[in-house]
Amino acid sequence: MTVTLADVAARAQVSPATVSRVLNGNYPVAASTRERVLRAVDELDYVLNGPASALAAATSDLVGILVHDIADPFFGIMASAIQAEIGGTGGRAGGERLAVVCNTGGLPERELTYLTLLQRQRAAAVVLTGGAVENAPHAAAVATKLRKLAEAGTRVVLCGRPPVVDTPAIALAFDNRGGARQLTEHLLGLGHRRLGYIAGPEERTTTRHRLEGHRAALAAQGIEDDPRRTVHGRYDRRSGYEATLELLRRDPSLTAVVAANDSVALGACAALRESGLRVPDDVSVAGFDDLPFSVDAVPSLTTVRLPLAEAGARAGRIAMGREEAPPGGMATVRGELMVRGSSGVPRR
Amino acid sequence: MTVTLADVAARAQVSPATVSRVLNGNYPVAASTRERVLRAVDELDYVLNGPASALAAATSDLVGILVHDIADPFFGIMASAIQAEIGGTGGRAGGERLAVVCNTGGLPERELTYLTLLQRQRAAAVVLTGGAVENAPHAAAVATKLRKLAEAGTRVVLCGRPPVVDTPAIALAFDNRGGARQLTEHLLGLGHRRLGYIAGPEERTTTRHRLEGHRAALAAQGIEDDPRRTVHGRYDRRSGYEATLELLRRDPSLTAVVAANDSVALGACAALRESGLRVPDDVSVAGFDDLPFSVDAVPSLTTVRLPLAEAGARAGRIAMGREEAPPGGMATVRGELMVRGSSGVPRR
DNA sequence: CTGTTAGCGCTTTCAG
DNA sequence: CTGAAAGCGCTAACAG
Repeated sequence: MTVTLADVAARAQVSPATVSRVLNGNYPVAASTRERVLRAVDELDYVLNGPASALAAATSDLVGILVHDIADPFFGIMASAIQAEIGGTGGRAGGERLAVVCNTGGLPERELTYLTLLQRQRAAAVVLTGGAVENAPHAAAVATKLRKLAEAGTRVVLCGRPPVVDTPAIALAFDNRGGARQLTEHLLGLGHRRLGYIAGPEERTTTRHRLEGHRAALAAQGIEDDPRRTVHGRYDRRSGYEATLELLRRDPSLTAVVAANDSVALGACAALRESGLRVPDDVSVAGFDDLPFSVDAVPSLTTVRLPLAEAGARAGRIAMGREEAPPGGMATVRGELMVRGSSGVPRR
Repeated sequence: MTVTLADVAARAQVSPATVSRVLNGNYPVAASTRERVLRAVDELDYVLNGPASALAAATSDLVGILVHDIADPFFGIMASAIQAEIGGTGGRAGGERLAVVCNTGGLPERELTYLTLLQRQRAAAVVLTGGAVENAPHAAAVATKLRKLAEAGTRVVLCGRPPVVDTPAIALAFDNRGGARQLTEHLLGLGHRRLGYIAGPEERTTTRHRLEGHRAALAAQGIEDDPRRTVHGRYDRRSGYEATLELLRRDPSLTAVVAANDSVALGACAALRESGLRVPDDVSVAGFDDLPFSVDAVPSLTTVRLPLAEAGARAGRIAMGREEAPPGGMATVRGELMVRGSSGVPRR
């Protein structure tokens, strides 16, 4: 019924082994033979059987990409960049490798489940994007899983995620702490002294690092860290909206709001506007990530640009073994402060 | 070296077949036996070999999702919804199915390549999202490919894409024409008579349908369709920015700009603003899709909301055979006009 | 409810 | 440079 490699071999009058060799192009084959085989493939409209091939070769053309939420451009941009690099030449059987995108929702169990599923598929590589959940048992479970994947020959790369100790995983970590610190320093430099901070979910490395950077900047100025000026939420607009209302309730004299990311910052802007406050005249707002829409906000958002596409591309190349891993198995990717319209000197 | 199903069988003192049965849960097995097997799986830390399983069963747990650009929330939202539906219960070997997201960049060749790759993987289903390229040879090639996939047992679903004739593909098409017409009617109702239109790339169904809807509304009002009022571009912000400048150059007296989608509309707003024109006081702007950021723009965008997540979820369910296909193998998904701040009565 | 028996379609030594 | 042969690890009849 379905055409197999043996059919192609018969038609081209060669052995199955030879067909396999021309298809994989990883072995010398006479040009004339190759041509004959290729013609047979064409005439028969043959399509290689991926699972069979993966079984025999003990590795597949699949690359797993774990993201918290693919609908969020933060992850979409990285996924897109990774995907662009893993395709193309190289790889077995005709080049292209397929990206398996897994939405974990940031949930530990789902992360582990997907990792197991990818292990089951004998994925050629796995790239984990975004911050990690900070929870000892889970972190240990992930580390164990990554180790097993690596043992089975799967390359493991972390993109925008801190290194995992005792693991062969290559890490490209974002300098969230440094970026956040710079951002808050910018606001302090403008003269702000009463700043609210909308943090991401607790128990997440990204959340913690950004918050630490913010506090470090405050501390350097000798500003006391009032816990009432920090609110935790999710990494979305809605959360920013609600958190801002709460911060305003706690202290109506705030002159700046620093958000966990750009989406949150947009929510903050909306809440301020609806509270009758102007941005930045009454209250300055700052985001993080510099997603594409941030420059279009009115006023445009002051934020920290993270080179998501570049980092993703690099992660993809490393995952494919097309770029050397950084020394020590880890590299820090810095952000860049983007000063724009949403931040200004405090009123009075 | 690696643990196989046979090892588990030996340890649990049952046959390999029995182990397979408890793992797939698709066959009656005595509770005590199942427990013994599960314990062995656990003790041995066994992970099923996906390729081997797919080879033997002649079907895999992979579901392909073709998108133009995963970094674009329009596709990210659909992909996310599809993915949420294909996971979970059902499926062979423990439930979860994996989403293989393929970025086609809207390029015909890549679309075909990915379809072949998915065919190679014996994907359980394939969902094609977004508009199709209108090009006879390519359309025919895609139709042929879809037919072959279906013959091989792969379920094919189109989400936000018009039906493909002579194909078993189930289609969930967006009513782009109707939505665009409503949108332009809204503007005409406000009194606008000189409207510019920024269309998407040529040779795309989405582009054509939206443009047709726009023109139908114009025609119904007896407004002549001046070709100089239409500019083609890409579906991104940059394109909207440039196209708006061009439209303004051609006719500085425009009172409204209708954009191919929200991103383009945002670019249009930026161009107008920089040209010293206020939105909507001087020029009204309208988008399409109602992506999450659109409500946050200032002014918020008048647009047509497409139920992307709902459509994606439905497509995912149909792809999994968990929801009946619509009668005739196709359904039209309507958009909803969202009148917001970016549209108003024309000046004077 | 469980075991036996064939493969699924390909890759890869090992010879030649 | 090419062929022969031995599996890769699992599933699915078919018996029992």
